[in-house]
Amino acid sequence: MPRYNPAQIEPKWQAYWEERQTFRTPDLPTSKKLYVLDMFPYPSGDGLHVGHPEGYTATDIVSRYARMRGRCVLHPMGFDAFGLPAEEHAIRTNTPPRESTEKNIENFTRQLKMLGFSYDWNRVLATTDVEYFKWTQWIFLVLFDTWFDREQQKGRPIAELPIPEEIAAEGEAAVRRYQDRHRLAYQADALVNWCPALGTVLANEEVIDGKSERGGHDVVRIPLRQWMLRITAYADRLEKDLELLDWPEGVKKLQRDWIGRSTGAEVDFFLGDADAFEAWKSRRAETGFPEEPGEDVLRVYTTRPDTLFGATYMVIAPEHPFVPRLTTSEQKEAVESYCRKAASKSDRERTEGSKQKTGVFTGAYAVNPVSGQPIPIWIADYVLISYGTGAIMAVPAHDTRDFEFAQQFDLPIVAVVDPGESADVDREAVLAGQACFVGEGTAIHSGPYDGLPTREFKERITADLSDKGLARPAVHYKLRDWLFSRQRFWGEPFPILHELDDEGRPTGLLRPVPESDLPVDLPPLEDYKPHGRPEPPLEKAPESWLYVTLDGKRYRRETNTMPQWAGSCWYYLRFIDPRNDQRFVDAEKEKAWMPVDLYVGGAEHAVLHLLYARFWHKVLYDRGYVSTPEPFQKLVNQGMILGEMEYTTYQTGEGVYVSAADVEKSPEGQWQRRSDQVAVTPQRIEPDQVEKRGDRFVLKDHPEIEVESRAYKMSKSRGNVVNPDAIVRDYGADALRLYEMFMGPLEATKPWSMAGVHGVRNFLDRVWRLVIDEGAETMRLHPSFSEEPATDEQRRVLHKTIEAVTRDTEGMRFNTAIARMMEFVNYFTRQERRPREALEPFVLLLAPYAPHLAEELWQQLGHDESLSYEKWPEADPRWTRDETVEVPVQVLGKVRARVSVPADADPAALEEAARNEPRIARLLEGKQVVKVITVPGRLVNFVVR
RNA sequence: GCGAGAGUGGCGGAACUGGCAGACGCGCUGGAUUUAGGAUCCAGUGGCCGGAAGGCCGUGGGGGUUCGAAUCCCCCCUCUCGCACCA
Repeated sequence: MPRYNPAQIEPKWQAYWEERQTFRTPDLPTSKKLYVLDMFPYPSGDGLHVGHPEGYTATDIVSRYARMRGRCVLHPMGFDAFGLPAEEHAIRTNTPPRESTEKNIENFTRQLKMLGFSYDWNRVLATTDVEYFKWTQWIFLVLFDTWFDREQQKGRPIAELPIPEEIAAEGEAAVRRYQDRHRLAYQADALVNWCPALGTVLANEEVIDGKSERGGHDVVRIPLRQWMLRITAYADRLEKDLELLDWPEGVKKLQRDWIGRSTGAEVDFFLGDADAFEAWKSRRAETGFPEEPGEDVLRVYTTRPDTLFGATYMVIAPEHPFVPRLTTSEQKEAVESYCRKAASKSDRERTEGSKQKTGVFTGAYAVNPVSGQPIPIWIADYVLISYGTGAIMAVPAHDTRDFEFAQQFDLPIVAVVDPGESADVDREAVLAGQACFVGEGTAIHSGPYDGLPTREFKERITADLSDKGLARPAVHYKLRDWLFSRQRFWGEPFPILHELDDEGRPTGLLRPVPESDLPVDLPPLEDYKPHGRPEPPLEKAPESWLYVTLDGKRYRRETNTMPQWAGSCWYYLRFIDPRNDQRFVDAEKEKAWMPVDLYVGGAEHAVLHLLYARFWHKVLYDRGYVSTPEPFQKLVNQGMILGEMEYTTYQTGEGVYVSAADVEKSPEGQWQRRSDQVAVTPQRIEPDQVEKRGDRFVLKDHPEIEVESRAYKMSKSRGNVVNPDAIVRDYGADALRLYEMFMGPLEATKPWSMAGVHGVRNFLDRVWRLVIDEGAETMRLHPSFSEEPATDEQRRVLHKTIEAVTRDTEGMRFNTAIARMMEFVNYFTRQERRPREALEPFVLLLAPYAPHLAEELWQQLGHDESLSYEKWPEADPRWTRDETVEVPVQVLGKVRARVSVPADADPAALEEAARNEPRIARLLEGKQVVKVITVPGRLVNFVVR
C-alpha cells in the first residue's frame, strides 16, 4: 500500500541532499548571484517556535525557485547564541553556558534540518564560536581605531585625527586621552539602567516602562563607567541612506523616528545681573558663539527660535550640572529634595502622572537675549538631561508641556504667535494666554519681527542672533550613543587592556589587544553567580587571564562584555567566507556576494538590530573593508503567528454570565464588570457553545451574553504554543511548510488553525494520488498516468497554472500560488488521462513549496537526479489565453447576463453580442440606451433611461 | 495622546490598473463507494423572498465621485502593533 508517508520520504530526501551536498554554494557565484538571508535565531532551550519556519520557509521557497531559474544562491543559517537565558541557566546549574548553548544549537539544527530547508550547512556559524567572535572583537578594534570626521561625514583612522597644538604640547599621554575621547568606541561615565535582579546594566531599549524587558524586574539609574559606540555620529547618514533601500515604509519610518532628527537653534541665556547683560552682549558680538558654553550662560536648544520673545521662564533637568551653582540658599533644601526624588524615580514613574507636572524654582534668573528681561530658572523632570542641552527656554503660550507647567506654577504666559482665524483654534484664548497654540502663524509682541510668518521668522532670528554671537543653527537627534557594555559573563570579551602603574592601579590609558593575540577567549569560572555588585562577573576570572604583560608593561583586561547585538551586527558578512582565518571576510568574495538581496525576519527587529548592523556596516565601509554602503537591500517582515482562535466568557463569583462588552480591566489589571466593578473570571469555552448573532458571538444557551472571540499571542503561560516537532510528526514537514505559507499573506498577523494544517495535508495526499497508484501492492504510477500528449484543455490548465504560480512566487504571494496548485490538482484528479507532459511541470512548480514530496514524485516519474536544479517550467502564451471569454453584460451597473465572445472581440462586436442576448434584449426593449460602456474582454454596460 | 496597519461568508483568506465580490482551504449539507471509517470520489454551500423562473440586499458605519467602488475622496467606529514629555 504505497500511501503518502512523509515520515519515510522526508528523512530520505534530507539524507540525499546532505550526502550529495546538493545545496553547497561555491565560494564565488558561478552565475547571477542571489543572497537570501534569514534573521538567525537565538537557540533557546524551548526549541523552534512555529514563528521561525514561517520566514524560513518563505526564504527557502525563494531560494529553491531562484536556483531553478539559474541563479547562484547563497542561503545560509546560523545562531545568535550569546545572551541572558544561557547565562541564567549557567547560574542555576553552575555549568558553563557553552554547554547548554551547544546542546540547544544541536536541537535547533536537528529541527531546521527536519524541515528540509536548503541551507548550505557548510557555512553554519554561531556568534559564540571562538573563531567567529575573534572577528567580532576585531571589528570592535576597528571601531576603536576610528574617529568621525564631521566635515567629510566619514569615519577615518584615529592616526589621522588632527591634534590641537595645546594638547600636543602636553605630551603623549594627553594626546592619547584626546584620541580616546574621539574614538567611535569610547568610555564614559554613563547614568545606566542597573537591574539588581538580573545583575546587569541594560540599554535604554531593553527597559520598558521602567522594568527590564526580560523578566520585568525593577531598574534603577546609577552612574557607571561604560563602553559607548558613537552611533550618533552616523545619525545623518543612517537616516538619509534609508532612501536607497527597498524596505517596508513602516520600518523606514520607525528608524527615522528613532533617529529623530530635528533642526533649530542653540541659544545662550546670560546668567547674571541685568546690568551686566549689555556688556556681555558686546563681548559676544566680538568673540562670536563659543563651541562650548561658558559658566556665565545657560545654553538651550529650541526648534522654535521664533518664540523667543514668549520665553517667560527656563527649565533645566534635575541632573543638569548647573543645578548646585544656580540654586540660591533659600531654595537649597527644596531643590535638593526634588532632585533626590527625581533620581530615585524610574522613567516609568516620571512619565506616569504625565498630566501633573512637577518642578522647583532654583531662585536664579537668566536674561532673555532678545528682550533683556530676567526670567526665572526652574528645575523640572519633564526636561531630559539626555536630549539637547538638558535645558530649555519655556514658551508656555506655544508649547503644551510648558503651558501645563506654567499653569501649575502660575508663571506668565505671553502669546507671540497669532494663529489667525481658524475653525479649530480659539484665537482669543490663545492671544489672552488662556490656551496653548503650537502651530505656525504670524509673529506678535516680538519687537522688530512682528508680522513675520513663523518660518521666515525662524530663519531671520537664527541668522541675526548668530551674527551677534548669541545663537547658532543646530541639529539634534533623539538617537543616543549606544551603550555597548554589559556586566555579564556570556558575551564577547572586549579586546582592550587597561594600563597599570607600578602600584597596580589603572592609569586610565588604554591599549587594544594586538590583532595577533585575538581572540580573547572567555576564561573558565568557578561559578557563575552574580555577586550583586554592578561589576562584571569576569572580575572573578583567574589572575592569569585578568593580567597581561606586554612590552614590559602590566595591563588588566577589560572585564565588561559586549551586548547580544554585537554578534548579529555582521554575521551576514561572515556567511560569505565563514572559515577564513586571515580576514573577517575575503574582499573579493564580499564584493561578489554583497549586498544581501532579501532579508526576512520578525518586525521586532525593525529598529535596533537593523540600525546597529547598518551602523557597523557603514563604519566598515568608511574604512574600506566592505564595498556597499548598506547591507540589506530588500527587507520583508513576516507577520506574527498567533495561537488558535479562542472564545471567552466572563462570570461573576456567583456564576452569573457577564457580556464581554460589559467587562473592563481595573487599574490593578483585574477583570471586572463595568457597571459595578464586581470581579469577573474569564473562562475559555469550546466553539460549539457559541453562535454568531449579527456582528457578534453569543452563547448558544444564553444569546443575550456576548462572547469574546480572538486569537492570542502564543505563550507558555497561556498554553497555546504549537510545537513544530509535533506537526512534523503528525502531518509532515511539507505540510507544515505549506500550511504556514497558505495561512495568508507573509506579512500579516494570523491565527494558527489545526484544521488548516489538516487541509493542506489533504492536498498533499491528493497530489500523491494524482501520480501514484495508492491501491497497488507495490509502488507504481497511477493507472491514469499517460505518455500521450495532453489535450488542449489540459494544456490550458497547465500553462495558466505555470503562469500564475510563477507570478505569485516572484511576488512572494505564496498563499495564492498554493491555491493555484490546488486548482490544478482538483482539475487533473478528475481527468481520466493524466499525461506526463502536465504532471512533470507541476511537480517542478510544487518543488520549492513541498520539496520532499516533489523529489519523491520526480523520482517515481523516472528521474534519477534531484530536481533542485531542473529548469523552472515556462508558460507558453499560446495556452494561457482563452479563445473565447465569457463577458458579463450589465444594465445600469447590474449584471443581467453573460455572453461568450472571442477573446479579441472589439467593442462593436461585444455590444452586438450583448444586444443579441435574449434576456438583455428584453430588458432594453422600450428603453432609451443613453450610453454603452464596453471594456474589451471584460464587460458591457448599458446605461438606459 | 501621537504614528502605522487592518476591518470582506460560520472560520482562514481571494479579487490585475475602478470592471462578474467571496478564488483556494477549513467547516457544513447531500450523494456515490465501502464490512466499517474521522478514508476516498462527486455535487452543493453569503443573506433574505420565491414552488420555480427570478428578484432584492450584501465587503465595519455614514456620505460623496463614477456608467460602474471591497478598491478612489471626506467623516465616524472598532481592533492590532509601535512610540511615549525628545523642547
